[in-house]
Amino acid sequence: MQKTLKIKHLYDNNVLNICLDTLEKNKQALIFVNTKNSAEAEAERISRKIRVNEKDKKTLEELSNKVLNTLDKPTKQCKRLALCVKQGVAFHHAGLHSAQRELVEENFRKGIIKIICATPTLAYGVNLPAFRVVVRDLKRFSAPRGMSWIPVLEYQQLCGRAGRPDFNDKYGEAICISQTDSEKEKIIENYIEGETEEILSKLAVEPVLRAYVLSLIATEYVSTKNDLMSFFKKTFFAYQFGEITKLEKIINRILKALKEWGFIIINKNDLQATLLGTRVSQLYLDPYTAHYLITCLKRAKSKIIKEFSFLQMISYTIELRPLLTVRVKEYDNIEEKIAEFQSSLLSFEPSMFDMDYEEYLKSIKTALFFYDWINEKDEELLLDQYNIRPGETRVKLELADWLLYSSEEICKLIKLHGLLKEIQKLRIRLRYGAKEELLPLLRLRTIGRVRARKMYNNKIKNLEDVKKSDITKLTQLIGKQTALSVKKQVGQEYREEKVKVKKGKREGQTSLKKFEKKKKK
DNA sequence: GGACGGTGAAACTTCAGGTTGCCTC
DNA sequence: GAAGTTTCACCGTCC
Repeated sequence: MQKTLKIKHLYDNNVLNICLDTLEKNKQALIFVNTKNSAEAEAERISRKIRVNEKDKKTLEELSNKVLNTLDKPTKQCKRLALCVKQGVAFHHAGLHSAQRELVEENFRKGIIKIICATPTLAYGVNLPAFRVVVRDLKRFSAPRGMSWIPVLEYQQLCGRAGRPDFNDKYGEAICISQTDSEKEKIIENYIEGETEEILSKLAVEPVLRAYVLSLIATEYVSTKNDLMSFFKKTFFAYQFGEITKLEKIINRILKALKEWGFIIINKNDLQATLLGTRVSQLYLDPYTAHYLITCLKRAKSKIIKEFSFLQMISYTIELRPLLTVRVKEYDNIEEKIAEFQSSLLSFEPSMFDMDYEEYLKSIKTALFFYDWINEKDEELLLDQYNIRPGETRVKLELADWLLYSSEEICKLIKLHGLLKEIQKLRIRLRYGAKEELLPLLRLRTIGRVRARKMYNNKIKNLEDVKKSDITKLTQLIGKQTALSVKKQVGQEYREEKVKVKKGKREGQTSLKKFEKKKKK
């Protein structure tokens, strides 16, 4: 149902006007925008114009401090979010640290945070309704075509967040922002009165189809080519695809590749997965990626293996895309790095004129990011140098771990046991973001990169040192409970009451004041 | 005269999200 | 294609 609302035109920014109107009504709003940067910038703009009422001030200030200090050292992003939260506004996207994301969601539900500017994450992952939903951007950048309209289905998903029945909202309001009159007409026609588009089968993407074919064979769900074809004929994909002969051609091409890569054996009409093929399928790897990893790992013999070898190897897979982008300024630096690591790189360098060269440079940069992470560079530096936010770091690290685990499993099957130790070490270092020297300490429960580093710098470098160390000193470094637990793990039990706690200086938390100066009027 | 800060226009960058594996306790 | 960020010249203020 369309409706006319009267909203005071206080500023040139309509989103801001709507927000102020919403607050006047004592309600909450979600603003959907198309990029992470926009979410942050819009939240900042709104927060500058909001007056917080006295009774919320203290709560918001406390919350703001919590947000600021979720990481060891606040990044630019933390500071930005903290400043917004102080005014009851927040931004929300996948780059946020999970703890901060939870804080934002929880406090919006409680009604403490009034406005959230978000990317579509919020509409999909979590159930966080609001009285008003403002869809600021209905266009989004997509690779080859530039800006294009988002699907109607997505628009409905966004607007579906409007209205909180549990808060006795009898209705919700969803508002789209248009720049021009013609855009307004288009929005009404396409989205408000338009129909949702057809749902497309995901099988249509070749890597998915490839993985699917292998898994059907590996699980012995099909054992002949005829089985395979009759299976696909029954799928939604085939129904959409229409022509069966064309589909058959694609599947034949996939079978041929799988055979060449040693993942299946084709005997006349019979299909059977090899041991390697079965494992690849279990690991959920795209067979193409698996083949690429095998080729790289086999080359390892003739190379000088370093951490960077494996990091670059996994960075050049489809699974890790999108990779970090290389700026014009960085070209020289990245090419220097290629030269520096030349004798260690496991993947083939494409020619400079190859379409893939750009992607190759990106893989080097992504590998450098991982490399900095395992050398204990903090989130702030990663954000500055690689433009990668804490939340995104986590996603990339998880993917990297999965690919390295898969490489490990492949090494076992193709008898490259010599590489296992290096990969396993690397996985631990990636998980913690720590240098090799901390590995012995990281084996202890409740010890991560921060505590391990503290201990190491105080000459407690391995389990033997932990045994020898004085419990009082250890307590001062990592706290009483942790110290006791660590001692217990190396076989020394202490009675809790016997441990003295010296009152040392607690490391101060960062305050917002310093950053507030920067805040514009 | 120089350090500093604010301002605004031009130049330059960048562009949503997230599922899979297996546990060492 | 467009929003956001960075950069840089310019100007005023203060010491």
